[in-house]
Amino acid sequence: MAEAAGVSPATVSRVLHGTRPVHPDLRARTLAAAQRLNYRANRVAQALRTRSTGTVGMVVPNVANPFFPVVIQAVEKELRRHGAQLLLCDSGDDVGEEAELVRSLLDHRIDGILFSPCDQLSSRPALRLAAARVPLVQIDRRAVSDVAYVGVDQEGAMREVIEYLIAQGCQRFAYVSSTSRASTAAERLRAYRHTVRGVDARSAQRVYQGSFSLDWGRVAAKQIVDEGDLPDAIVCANDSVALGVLDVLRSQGLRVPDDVLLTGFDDTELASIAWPPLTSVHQPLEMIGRKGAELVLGADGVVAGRSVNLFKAELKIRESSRRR
Amino acid sequence: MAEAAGVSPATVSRVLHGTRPVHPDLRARTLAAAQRLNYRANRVAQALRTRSTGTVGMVVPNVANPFFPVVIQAVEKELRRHGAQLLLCDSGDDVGEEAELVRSLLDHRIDGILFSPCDQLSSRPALRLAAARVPLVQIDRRAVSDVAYVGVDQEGAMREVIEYLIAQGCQRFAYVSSTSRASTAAERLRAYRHTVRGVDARSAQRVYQGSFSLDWGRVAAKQIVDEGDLPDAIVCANDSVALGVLDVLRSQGLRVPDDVLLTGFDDTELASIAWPPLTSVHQPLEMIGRKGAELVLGADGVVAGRSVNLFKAELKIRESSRRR
DNA sequence: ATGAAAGCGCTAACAC
DNA sequence: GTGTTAGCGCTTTCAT
Repeated sequence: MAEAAGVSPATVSRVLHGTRPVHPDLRARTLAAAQRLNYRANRVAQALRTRSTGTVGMVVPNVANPFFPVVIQAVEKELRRHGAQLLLCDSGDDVGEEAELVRSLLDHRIDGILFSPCDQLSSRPALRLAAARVPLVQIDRRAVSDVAYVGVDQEGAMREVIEYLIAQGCQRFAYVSSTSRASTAAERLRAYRHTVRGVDARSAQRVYQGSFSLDWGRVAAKQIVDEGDLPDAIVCANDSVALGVLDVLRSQGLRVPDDVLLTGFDDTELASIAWPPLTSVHQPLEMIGRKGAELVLGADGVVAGRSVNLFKAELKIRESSRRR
Repeated sequence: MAEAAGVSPATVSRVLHGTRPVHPDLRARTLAAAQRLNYRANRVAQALRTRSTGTVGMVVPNVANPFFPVVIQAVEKELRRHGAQLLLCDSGDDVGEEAELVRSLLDHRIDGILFSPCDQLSSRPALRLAAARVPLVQIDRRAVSDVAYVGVDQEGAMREVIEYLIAQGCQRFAYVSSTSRASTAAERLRAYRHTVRGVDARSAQRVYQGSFSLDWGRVAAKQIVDEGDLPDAIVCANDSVALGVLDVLRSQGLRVPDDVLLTGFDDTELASIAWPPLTSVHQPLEMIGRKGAELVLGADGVVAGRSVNLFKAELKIRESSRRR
């Protein structure tokens, strides 16, 4: 390429990057040659030299969780706006895999990492390792407090759910969640317990923990029904669980919201499609993704470290929790 | 690293890769040093030298379409099994963006591309460009016939849907789809027309094309209802559309399946959650993703070019299409 | 079996 | 302004 244009490789680089002024003639000659040869710089070589690959890694616990694709989409879009590519990894909610993935990403010399740690405790070593080497932003879930984070205020959102239900006249609650050690699960549970305690101490203990799945929702619902002590409202830690619960309630002849109110969390597409439509907590997913990408690239002038970006979640009230 | 072990860099490389026999002593010394220094090879430098980055690009039209996350997950898993990383790109169903993404991936010297072309015609140039440089596998959607493909037999699946509905006694149909120029949309439509023609020529023309969204399903359903000529079955090109249709039918006091049968396509989580549960076409997403990854890596010994891998889709019959 | 040396394709000093 | 040169961190001849 350099010789095709009859100039030095250095000049080619300068022309293509505008790093330094170049004589118009040489410039033109270079550009012409680039055009003619359909020249495209080898980013691998660039990366080796400049120590910047133009790639950002992202580690999420489960790509198939409808929550993440939207965030991923926003991340990828924002990264591309800055000329960066997304290296996506799914940890399968496994701390070991997760650590492995982080190491692999570091080997690839990614310019930064968006990390959604699957365990608020055990994910720490991997998180520390990565944060020590590249800009890192925790997204949705978090494991340490002195590294940038972006997500919604989980506790605030769950508190809002309960307060709304109380305002609807509910006094006795049950909470269906997962045993997941993700920060989000922990925060939602804490808020549930804390808020519910004010109106009924026993409800604060009525917690069913399994997994974030339809099936667990079904199992938990059966258990609740079998106990023969239906609460006024069943609060779920996410939409899948809530829909599993709904399925069983329906097949047991119990009506939502007539016999029991029901709420989910995340406001995935499932929530609006369900019948009756499910009251849920809507998160600004695009905003979360975009902000995460911005932070990790240091694009907004703020260094990623330390900053905490809490967005407001919005309680989306639908039929499943409307007293009639 | 080389000097830390007191050996030549060449030896280090040979030990770490087992490329050639190395004296046990040196081997041990090298390994010890690697351990001690926590040495991890720089993949960028490796890539520059070996011309293989250990990354594979994937271009999909819309990450948020619930169809893709599962495929992506399977792809990523299989890639990792082979030590490769996934560079994920969302074309947003835009041919221009798509071409840009492909160029960018090539710049990054990915080892292969998994490509879901958004337009069976206009996506060709980008596809050709990429296929000329790296192993390429078309996934789910396709644009050319002489490059590897993996997906389900769309026409066969849609034919099965119609034949099943005919067996249920349906004679008059309407088809709700998208104007998308994706191969999948085209193939499903063709199969609809072809199969339906046998029982009612007019139904073959009764096609409503908008977008693959809930909203379009709603709009189309209103149109169908307003025409005051309800068919026996409304066949939808995907689940979202079908659920939009369902929503409107319900609010208009029409009952599924009592007044009209309804089918979707893709069997996303939405289908089983809907009320009534939606009959849909289930695709082996994990298998598609896994096979795509295998092919693009040349992992199964088969070169990617030319081979066509059609999987069988399975008609999932649920309440929305059961005559009672 | 091992080391020296070249070189992957680029950019950044450094000279002119 | 421009070219020459060194070197990013590896792997791979090529000698030995």
